[in-house]
Amino acid sequence: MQITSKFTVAVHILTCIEIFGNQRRVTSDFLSGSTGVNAVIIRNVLGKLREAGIVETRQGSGGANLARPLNEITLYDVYNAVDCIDDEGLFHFHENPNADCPVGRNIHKVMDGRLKSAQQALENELKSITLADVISDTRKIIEEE
Amino acid sequence: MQITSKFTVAVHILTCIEIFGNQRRVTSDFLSGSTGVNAVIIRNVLGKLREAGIVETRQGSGGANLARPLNEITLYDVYNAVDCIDDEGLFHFHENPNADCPVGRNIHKVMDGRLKSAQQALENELKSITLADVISDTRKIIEEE
DNA sequence: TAAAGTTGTAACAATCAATGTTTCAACTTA
DNA sequence: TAAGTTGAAACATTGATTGTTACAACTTTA
Repeated sequence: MQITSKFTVAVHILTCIEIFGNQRRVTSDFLSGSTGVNAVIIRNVLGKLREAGIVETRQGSGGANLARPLNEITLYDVYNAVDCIDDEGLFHFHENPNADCPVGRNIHKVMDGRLKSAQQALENELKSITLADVISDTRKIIEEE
Repeated sequence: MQITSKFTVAVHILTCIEIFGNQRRVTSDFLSGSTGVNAVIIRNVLGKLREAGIVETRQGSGGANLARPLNEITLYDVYNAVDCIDDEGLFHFHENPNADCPVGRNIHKVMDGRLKSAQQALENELKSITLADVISDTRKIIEEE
């Protein structure tokens, strides 16, 4: 199993908006070209980012821009915006443990907190990284090319 | 997306083996009853745990037992044994970023390390928890019932 | 006002992973 | 030899992911 590529696509999109936004209109078609991902998927991802207050888009005239400063957008914000993980949590628990068994009726009590801790460790790491970090590295690499 | 329930099933199985192993033979049929999961799936999971050196099983006579001490089996060992995450890693990267675009040809360099860090944060948390912890809690709860 | 380009969204298709099911050979013990 | 079990293959079902087609609504410009 893997976390949906909408996450890396979203980071790619946001990087493009920052890097190219001052030179050209960044449309879903342009982003489709840069990511290699279907333009409709791009528009879906942009829609999620817009709902989360991360980007602004313009119907008709086209193009997207960031809605807040780079250092105020964490990878967790992006991960959250594109619904990488559903409400059930990162770990899929088997759904019918047997309540007649001492282990079956208690396994949730024993495991739920620990599974949540593990998920939070992942998410805390994502919270510690901002788009400013990602784009600063990107600019450095591009300049060195 | 969610991590396969084979992980929580495996923890459930191992808990049953420890809790019931001294009173009765713990067969795939018994484990199917306790977990609510198909006995063939149980046998698949037991097979993975056996390959990883976590349990021993007996063909013919039936039953499974732990192959090493509880405090030497971490949740990470279990997670790893049942192949929760494939070789590509936890995050699915979009597969065709455009090498003709400065962002497209560098996005992997910028993101791969950070994605790996996030995955490792999750895995480190799982490494910090052993089956001894899980089963100690389980026994406590059962006694209090 | 008409044309061109774009977003937003719905509906559907294709592919793949997760889980369940059936079946049976090989094995162990009684 | 009979009964119960594991190991494993083959297949079915379901749901999620990604891609595709289509089109109404919108904005800008000519």
